[in-house]
Amino acid sequence: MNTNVQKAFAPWFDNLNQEQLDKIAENQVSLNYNKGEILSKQGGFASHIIYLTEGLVKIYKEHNDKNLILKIVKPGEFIGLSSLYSKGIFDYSAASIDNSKVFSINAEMMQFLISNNSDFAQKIIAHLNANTTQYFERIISLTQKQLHGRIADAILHLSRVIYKSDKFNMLLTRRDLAEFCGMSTESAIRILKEFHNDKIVNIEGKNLEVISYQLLERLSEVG
Amino acid sequence: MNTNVQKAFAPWFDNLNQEQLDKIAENQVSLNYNKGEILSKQGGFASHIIYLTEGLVKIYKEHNDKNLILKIVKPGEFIGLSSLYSKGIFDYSAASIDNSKVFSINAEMMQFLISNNSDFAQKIIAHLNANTTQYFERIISLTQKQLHGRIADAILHLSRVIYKSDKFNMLLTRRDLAEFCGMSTESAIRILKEFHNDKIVNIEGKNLEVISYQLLERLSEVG
DNA sequence: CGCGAGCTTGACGTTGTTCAACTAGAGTGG
DNA sequence: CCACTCTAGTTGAACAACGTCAAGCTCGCG
Repeated sequence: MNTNVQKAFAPWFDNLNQEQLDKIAENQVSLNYNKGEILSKQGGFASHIIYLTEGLVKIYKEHNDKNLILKIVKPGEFIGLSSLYSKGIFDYSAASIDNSKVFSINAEMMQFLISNNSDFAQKIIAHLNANTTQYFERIISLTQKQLHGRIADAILHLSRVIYKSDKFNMLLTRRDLAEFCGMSTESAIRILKEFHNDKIVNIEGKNLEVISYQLLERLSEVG
Repeated sequence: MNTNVQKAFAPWFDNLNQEQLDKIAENQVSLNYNKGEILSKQGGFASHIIYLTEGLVKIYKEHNDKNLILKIVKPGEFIGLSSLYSKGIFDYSAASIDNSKVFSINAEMMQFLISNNSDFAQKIIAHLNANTTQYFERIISLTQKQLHGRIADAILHLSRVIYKSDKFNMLLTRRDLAEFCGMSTESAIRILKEFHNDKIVNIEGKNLEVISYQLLERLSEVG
């Protein structure tokens, strides 16, 4: 197993023995995706689990020509874990929103690790549960809040979870942002402009700077 | 371990050895809840995992005086699994919508089983993933469909997944149904009445009979 | 230079919520 | 036994929130 792989997986695989590490090395492929390229398609075979090491990926559901972005995946996270032990079909699509590097691991390999290494299994469960908690928050945001609250949630998430900075290039198009917030592109644009005019954030193209976290949080709360 | 417990858990625990079974018996309590009683409260300590053996339970998020029912749990399912390996706080509430019987199991006990029995761990992962897939469907229903589609989804779910019959007493109040569909009580009532008038379902109080699955599916698809 | 994709804006219509009022049944206490 | 109250269910009308449509704009790329 080469050092890159070892480094990337470190937090996940530091309890594996040599036999297990060797087995991974044999069942893993490293891939690059350009911005805009599709990693996996809703309905396709989920024969592999993807581990993101660089870049940014959106996971989205396609429904009647409209997409909803379920999650934005950053390096260090898996894509397709939720298809493990299921019917083996992806129930969402994944596309790169920045040049990305991934390791693609055989699904059976993951199952092998889970059944042979209980530490690993526990980490996977913890990871799945953290995801679920995140999805619950998103369900609330998307169903109980109005446009302003949803955009505020999205900006807070991008700033705190994804880019970890108050100033960032969000990479997402307005349409992506709209699909992340479950609204029309036009609405997303309008709210973004309002936030800019009200000096809650500073926006220039895709560059975004948060001016007042306090106001964003307030908007997030009142819905 | 008494036979009731053994029978109830059978599909989950059939791979456990005697030591493990004994340990469960020591760390498990059987409880009854009346219709309307609360099993666990959002924000409370998630020290126990609940296994439902009889009745029906709603899992819901409270947000600014409004509730959203995330899931309706039927016998044979766990409540609170998603709090395992997390910060130990329930991120949702659970309330009985019919007289219910449960086994309450220590969370550490579950972790013990997961780390000592890989079959069990794999079943848990499979269960969590099945849940996640279900949540994705719900996110789409709640965010991409209009009122009619959402009510249609709810009725189809109740009929096929929960009660497994075309004729059932849904137990849910109109308000519950509305909270399950993320809409106002008034809207739920109006759509229900429309469906009744259009002979898609037959409704008398809480008794519901599906007349045309075809129409319901059509409504579900067009949104 | 022209073309398409992303972005922006305003006008308009629809969907769904809110509010207010009214009904019926179930429980409670005088 | 009869007010009284509480909750669930129901209905209509007014209103607000959002999506849709149409038009125009800019910028990068072939």
